[in-house]
Amino acid sequence: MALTWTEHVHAVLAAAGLKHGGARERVIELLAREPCALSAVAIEDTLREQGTPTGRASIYRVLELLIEYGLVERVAVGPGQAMFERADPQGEHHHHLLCEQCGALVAFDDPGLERAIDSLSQRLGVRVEHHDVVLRGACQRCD
Amino acid sequence: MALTWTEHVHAVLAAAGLKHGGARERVIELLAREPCALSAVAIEDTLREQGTPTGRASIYRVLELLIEYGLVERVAVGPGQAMFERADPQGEHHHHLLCEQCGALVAFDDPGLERAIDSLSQRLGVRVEHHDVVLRGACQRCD
DNA sequence: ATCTTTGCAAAATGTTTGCATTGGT
DNA sequence: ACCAATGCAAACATTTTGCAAAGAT
Repeated sequence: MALTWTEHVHAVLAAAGLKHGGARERVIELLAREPCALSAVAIEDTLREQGTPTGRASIYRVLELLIEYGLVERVAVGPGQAMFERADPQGEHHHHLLCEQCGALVAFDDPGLERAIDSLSQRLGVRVEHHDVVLRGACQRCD
Repeated sequence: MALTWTEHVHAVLAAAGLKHGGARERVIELLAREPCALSAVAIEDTLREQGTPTGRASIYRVLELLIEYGLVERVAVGPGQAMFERADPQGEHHHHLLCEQCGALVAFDDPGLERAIDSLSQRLGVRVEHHDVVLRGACQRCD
């Protein structure tokens, strides 16, 4: 991978002719250094704690924009709590195990799972753009 | 399958020493005849239209109770929109394709996918209780 | 009679929108 | 100068909770 995610994001947004201000930059930077999914509230809190408080609405708008351009993925882990993480430019992605005891979100990837979904989409005759796999159970520490 | 889902639900709740009133019965009946996932609002609307209006809070409480006993599954289709469907007593389950164009929720099952998740959970050394797979894309009609 | 279930209303939570101001180019 | 981006506050949608009344056993 020649480009980092951050560079890729900047390239895409610049190509779209968008200007870029502080809030957007802060959210992008935060997502860039975060390995796994974050909730919007967590993003807001982190930005405030790091001394750059940012409006909630701006955060949601930035996330929506990034999702629209395929730069961020939304992970639905439950009712009323969406989480967000950067999408790899190469299309690689991981999935999540939500530990029902400690609440930890553990990321993993699995080629077998991807293959299963690929052949499944062919069998069904549908075009699958995205897929979310959320496992719920006990993580290694809690089990 | 010797027992219908409805009978199974009644057996489990009776074994738990719970009484059962009208609202609960209505929600159970509705889920029993519904093949796929429904939102809480859809449940409320359907009950009202069929002449048995039922409090929103009761609907949520019934759903929460049924989930707790493993009788119903929650499908997270987005932020702030959960859908609910009955869980098969045998542990069989299906997953969903959410069509991004027409909004249809298409159910499917796939042994290959189940196998992939099984071997994955072994590889990771975690205990997986439930899993949600939500595909997003275009359904056959919209593609 | 007791204890659960129900329904209403209110609150909590998470997300979106309107609008005036700021800021990038 | 123009138009996008931001922040605030308010609107909005969904889900949860408190409490009194009704219902089940």
